[in-house]
Amino acid sequence: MGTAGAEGSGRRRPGRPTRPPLTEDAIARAALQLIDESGWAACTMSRLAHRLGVRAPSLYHHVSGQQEIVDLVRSLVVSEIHDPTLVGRPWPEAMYDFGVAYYRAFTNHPNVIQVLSTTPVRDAPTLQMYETFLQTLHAGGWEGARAFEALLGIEHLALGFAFEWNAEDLMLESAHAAGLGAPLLAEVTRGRTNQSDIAEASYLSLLRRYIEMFRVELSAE
Amino acid sequence: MGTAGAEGSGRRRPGRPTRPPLTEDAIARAALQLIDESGWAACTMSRLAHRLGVRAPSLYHHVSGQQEIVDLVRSLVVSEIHDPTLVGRPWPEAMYDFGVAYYRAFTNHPNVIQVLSTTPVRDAPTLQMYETFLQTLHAGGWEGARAFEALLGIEHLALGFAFEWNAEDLMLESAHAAGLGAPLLAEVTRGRTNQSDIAEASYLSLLRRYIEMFRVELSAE
DNA sequence: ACCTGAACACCGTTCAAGT
DNA sequence: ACCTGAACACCGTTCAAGT
Repeated sequence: MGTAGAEGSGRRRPGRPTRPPLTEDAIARAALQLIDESGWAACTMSRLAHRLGVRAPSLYHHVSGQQEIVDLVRSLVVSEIHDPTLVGRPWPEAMYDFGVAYYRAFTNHPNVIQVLSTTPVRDAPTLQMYETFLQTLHAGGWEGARAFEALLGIEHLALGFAFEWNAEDLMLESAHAAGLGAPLLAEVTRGRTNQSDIAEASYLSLLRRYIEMFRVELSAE
Repeated sequence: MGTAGAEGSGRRRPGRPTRPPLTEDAIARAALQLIDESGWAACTMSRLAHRLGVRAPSLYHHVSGQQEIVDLVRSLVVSEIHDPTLVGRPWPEAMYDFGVAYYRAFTNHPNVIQVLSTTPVRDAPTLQMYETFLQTLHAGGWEGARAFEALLGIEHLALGFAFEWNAEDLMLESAHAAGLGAPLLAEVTRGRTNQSDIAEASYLSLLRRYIEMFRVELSAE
């Protein structure tokens, strides 16, 4: 897998271990990894720097600040979604595949949802992904504003259910603590083990209906 | 009305103006107001205290910390949604009304979405609202886990579109900045004025289809 | 060119002290 | 009982030094 150990230096050097060079990309990957492991709140500049074998101020030689780190992380996640070959395929098919890829990327990285879903999009790769999606729908005869609306709808659905996919511990204790006051809620949350499967099934089903809804509307015009 | 000063203080008292007493409820309302005006990031303990005519540490005599303030704000917003008369009404109707009320509450307070959607539910009023919803579906013949899933789905949809309802400025500049690289995106974001209406129409339409989907599934069993 | 310690203005929270 | 200043451990960010 990673290039970390392989890169032409199998032999151990004397002296302190050389740390991998600090680059924008290395920072982005470390940030995503840190968020994946410990959540967004744990991704502070100093902790991120420490993980890279460096002090916090050093990061500012490679990125402009925390905001840019968010942009870089978004680009990284989007790279797992973006598929330029979408253009030219039938739009319902393309829309479904996009929706699934989007959902999968965020179930792979559930902890980034908190940051990315509440932060403006500013990075080129994400804007490019949007453009590709709009091109696909444009080729399918969609009007611009409507296509954009469909895009945002899919994003919200995917993010919501991907969040839920992982949200197991969000309200379980409180529901139990609520005890007598909310017996149905307490019972339901007690036995919830594989909500991941349910969330995924719900999402995929809803996505199909969402697409179907647009197909009907489009053909009615 | 009545005599010169109802509540005994129509007359101006000498000395510094008496500030309203500091209570849990006053703190909660001030916090919601502050978030509505300036966003969650602006709702720091010291700014909140300042608005209440007091210093930050004073707040800790009435609330346990920022986490409890979030709980109180959630309870406040939920009080605009919760309708105990839901139980006993036909579930599709009740579900639709719940979905609309939920959406409206968060378009009324778009800035709280960022906090509330990424924070565990711990307050009794919200748990009670969930319980009422589950009771309604239970009376309609729903199985517990499925009902919970439907509830979460509606929440995600409503939150997503309510966020979008207000997200006007989220990616507009960047889309323009993207310029030549993303012409379709740039064009679409240029003319978007009343996205509120579009978002609401999309949401309501999707909500209806969501309910219809469950009705079909339920009657097929 | 790039890393660093020290500094700055801010957080949330605690606590002994005042009244 | 309730408000306060001072303090603590943390933020993100800047910058003059160092090499």
